[in-house]
Amino acid sequence: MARSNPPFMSGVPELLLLKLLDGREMYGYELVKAVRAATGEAIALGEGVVYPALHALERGGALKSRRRAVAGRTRVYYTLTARGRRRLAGLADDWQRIQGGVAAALGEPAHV
Amino acid sequence: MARSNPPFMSGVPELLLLKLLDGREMYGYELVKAVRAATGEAIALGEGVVYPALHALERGGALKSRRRAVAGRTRVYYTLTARGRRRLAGLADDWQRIQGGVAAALGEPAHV
DNA sequence: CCTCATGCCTATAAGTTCGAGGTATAAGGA
DNA sequence: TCCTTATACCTCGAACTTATAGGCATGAGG
Repeated sequence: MARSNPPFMSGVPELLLLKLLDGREMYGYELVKAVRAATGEAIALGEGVVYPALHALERGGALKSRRRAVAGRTRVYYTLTARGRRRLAGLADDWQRIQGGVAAALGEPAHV
Repeated sequence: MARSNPPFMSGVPELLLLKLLDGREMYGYELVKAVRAATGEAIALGEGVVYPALHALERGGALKSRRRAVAGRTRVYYTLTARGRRRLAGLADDWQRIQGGVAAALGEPAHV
């Protein structure tokens, strides 16, 4: 089961998380819902995707975190680092390139 | 090192190959160059991607092949089956959904 | 009291892309 | 003649990342 390479999702979680965190500081559980909202319900990432991704991003130096206790609960807030912003810019470029390429290919009518 | 999950490429080879073959019968080596051309040089698939993908697609019943000798060389031509057309339609839908979601997320300005 | 929402986390599976490498023929230039 | 390039097919192993399912704990609401 564990469908692993769902079409077109590689790199997307990382891009979305970086993009959202570029706007403001957020915590994991919040990001799960923010992704849904920001993509117009088109993309939903489970917690099992978001948390590991955040950890990997932090390990890679793209994010830094701080724990904050709010209303009796502990939240881990993440912010973009300078490296994270560069990473975001690079990924966004990659996305534009791939997206443009696919659009060009799909645009050409079939059955010619 | 075989960078394996390059951002945003999962599912793309399959989509592109199906789309190109929806237009006309083609062979592997030809598809390698057709992908470059159709995507405006934005996406280049190596033979090590194209051939296995074609084989998998044929195993899955999306393509059927026939060998043809042309100019002293043997070419394996592929055509879409009805199942392949359905597969293409489904993948194209997935692509539109993901693409739309990412566009929505990227569209919202950062640093708000 | 029980359920749901919040909030964090891990482990395992899955499988796909990529680069490198291998074979063979034909054509063209030096 | 020899050598390089283009054509044309193929396989293999590594790397990487997502997804599902599960587990833990607290607070609020019915």
